[in-house]
Amino acid sequence: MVGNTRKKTDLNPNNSVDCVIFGFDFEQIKVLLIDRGQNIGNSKNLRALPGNLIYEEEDLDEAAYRVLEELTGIKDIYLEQVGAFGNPNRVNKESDREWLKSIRDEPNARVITAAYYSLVKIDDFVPKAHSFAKKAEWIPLTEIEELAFDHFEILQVAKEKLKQKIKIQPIGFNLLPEKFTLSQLHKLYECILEKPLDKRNFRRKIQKLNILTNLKEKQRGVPHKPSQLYKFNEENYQLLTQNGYDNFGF
Amino acid sequence: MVGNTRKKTDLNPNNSVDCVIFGFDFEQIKVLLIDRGQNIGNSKNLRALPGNLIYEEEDLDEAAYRVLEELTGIKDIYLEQVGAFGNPNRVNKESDREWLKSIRDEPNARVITAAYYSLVKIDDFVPKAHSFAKKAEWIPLTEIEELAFDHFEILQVAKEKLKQKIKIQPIGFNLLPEKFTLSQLHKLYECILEKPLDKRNFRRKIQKLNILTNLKEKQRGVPHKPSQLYKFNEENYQLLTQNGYDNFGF
DNA sequence: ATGCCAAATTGTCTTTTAGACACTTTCAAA
DNA sequence: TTTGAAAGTGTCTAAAAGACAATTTGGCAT
Repeated sequence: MVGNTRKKTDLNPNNSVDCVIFGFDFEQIKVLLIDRGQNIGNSKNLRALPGNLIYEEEDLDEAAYRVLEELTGIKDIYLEQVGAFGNPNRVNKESDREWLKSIRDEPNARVITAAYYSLVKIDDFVPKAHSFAKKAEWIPLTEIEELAFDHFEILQVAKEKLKQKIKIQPIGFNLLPEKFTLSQLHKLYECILEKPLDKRNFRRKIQKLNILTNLKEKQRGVPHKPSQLYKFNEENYQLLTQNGYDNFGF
Repeated sequence: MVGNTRKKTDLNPNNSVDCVIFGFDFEQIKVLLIDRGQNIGNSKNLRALPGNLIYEEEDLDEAAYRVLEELTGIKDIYLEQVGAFGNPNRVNKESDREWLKSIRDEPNARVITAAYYSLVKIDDFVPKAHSFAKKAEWIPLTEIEELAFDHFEILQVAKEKLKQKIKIQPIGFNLLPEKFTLSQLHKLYECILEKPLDKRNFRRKIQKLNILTNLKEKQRGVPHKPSQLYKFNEENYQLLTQNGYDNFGF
């Protein structure tokens, strides 16, 4: 072995994982970002996706779960790979270089990252600061305009992948609580697909799929007609898809 | 910089690209594989995807184009990323370890690979041996059962991505010559989607899309009714999709 | 008790698309 | 001229998508 003296339990200074964590507050899609708490010089304090180096002996998926838990406390969530990002210039902002100097042993190493996106029930997770993430916050997707490194680009790709994925698999339920209303589901699809959907047509289609269980239970305490509550019916979903059905799009 | 003395023009021993190159011979889908020409001990001589380490200062997409050209002579082709593959056990076959010893400076380094798939016009490319690829051959997709490293897994994912992609973008034309017949296009869709498609329904839909130009020219020398030749109409495709149309599925 | 507000809920008609299905045409070669 | 082999073509039915508006129900304010 030439020039590489890493042990299996060492960090791999050249490879990281970064996660786009999507949440939904019944109004809009939000993304969990970390605040690096920089107050150095006049470089911007850009937010970043949670992410970190992987270990020398660690599968990428494992690393994604681990890093997420370390940085945000989130575990047992839906994760999907977005892809590999390795532009050699992905670290070209002054603020990024400064920050790496403060947290990495080899701040100048060229890093290739495997990006993931995940869908979480926003209420299951109250952002807490962990490790080098001084703060973790839910930021509305529509308000994000600039991020550290190439994270904004990763976010765009993740968003697009989510949009495509939801057309062939009903993964949106991962963003909703156990019990939800049809209006909430409707709004969720509108937010992800970024276009308005006719209420009646949406309801007709989703009900026809037969993947929702009506809980015979109503919303309480709302100042208007209370809505029926539903839950996702995993068994019926399996039945539906075992013959190749994959049209969940709108 | 600690523990990393690589220059910018060095190879990055920890990151590679691998390419699944699909071709179509009007009968079936084929994949371009390289033969490592191993005759060592009794380890199997498994074929591999073309791939190699990337340079320290090189974008992943660039690296994919470069490696492909170096190993196979192919350039200017359609490339799409499949994802990052980094199972620490991806090199666990004896034959793979032996081979790496013969071509790499750091044969034991843990390597994470960015996989790509590409679509090429099979006749534009006559396989030649380049570099460490002793032979390069087109192998029918259906006959591939085992590959070096984790390349079989990569192939499966690539195949699935292609299947999904062709439903929302007519990338299949990259697999056909400039001039082609509707029957050839029909067969291509059947091969990629792995299911039979009704001839009349297929023709009706593809013609309605209006992305084919009838060349007013017929096949010659075939022992049966000669077919009309068509070419892909890029301009009409742009017009069609600029309003968000993405239903190219069957 | 009454009225009001806000969101939930529901159905029909039209257009488009998907799916099933079989015979005729055209060329080359025997 | 016959034959083989693939090209080419149309109709009917069923399902899905898309457009569209009135009624219901609870909480809350008066």
